[in-house]
Amino acid sequence: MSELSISPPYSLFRTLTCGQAFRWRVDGDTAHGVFAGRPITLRQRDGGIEVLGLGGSRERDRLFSYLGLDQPLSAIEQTLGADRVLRRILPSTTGIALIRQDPWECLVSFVVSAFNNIPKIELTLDRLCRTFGDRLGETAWSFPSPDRLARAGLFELRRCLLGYRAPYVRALARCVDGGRFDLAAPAAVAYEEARVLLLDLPGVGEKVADCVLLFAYGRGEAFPVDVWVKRAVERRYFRGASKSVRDIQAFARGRFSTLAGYAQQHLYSYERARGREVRS
DNA sequence: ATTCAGGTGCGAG
DNA sequence: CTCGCACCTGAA
Repeated sequence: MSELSISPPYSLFRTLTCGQAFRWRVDGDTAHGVFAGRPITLRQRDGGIEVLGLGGSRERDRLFSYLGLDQPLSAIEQTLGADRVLRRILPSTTGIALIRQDPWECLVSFVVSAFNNIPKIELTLDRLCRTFGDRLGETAWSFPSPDRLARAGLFELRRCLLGYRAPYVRALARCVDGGRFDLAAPAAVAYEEARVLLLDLPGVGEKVADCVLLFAYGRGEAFPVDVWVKRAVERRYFRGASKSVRDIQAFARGRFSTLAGYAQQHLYSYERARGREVRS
């Protein structure tokens, strides 16, 4: 067992349950998942995060980065608090870090997320891993490689509840596997250019591209606009007036600059939590 | 039974 | 370029 040191206001629970990644099973302060090819368990304690099941210090460092523990959250939230809307929201969303996940898994995850709901996205990704990934433990599988999904049959893919997205996922895998798309390329260029590269992929539109840029490539300027964020921005910044996705992105980048991604996470989390309350 | 989900790709105007 | 529409499928 090893321990990663953290500083306030970091929250493992909020970071892993705010919809950036879909394969962690979180229960209170404990999370089970797969990292670096191993099933691991994380538990947030007073001054740190206990890690069970991880290999050496190299993997430890990678996990530190993956979980966003290198981000100065306190300072970031203090800056965001200058915004009157976020200042009111932050008390109930504080502690969310942006995770730095594997681009391939992130890409597939958000292509699957299109016009879908979160429980089914999780179910689909789990089935994809069980069907095409390598077994790593009793109930743990690796995320399937581009090569493996490139060779998958559409029938098998559909059995993972991919529905009409099955051809997109396979085409995406073939782009990566065949070398037509280099997963390292977006990391080497500016945000706008990286976005254009991603938009060329099948099943990847503006929203998915921004999610991948934010959650895998660490581009804080990205501001993914989904129905929840659109609703939140319209309601809280434009008195309920309807705005185009373009306008909302322009507004967010102008207002939050390289912290737009954090702003998005807080707005998204708050709006969803509020939406669930209203329904019940 | 109907409706709703973290949008995207498509054809039309 | 913007706009409207269809879309797998399970869960409420």
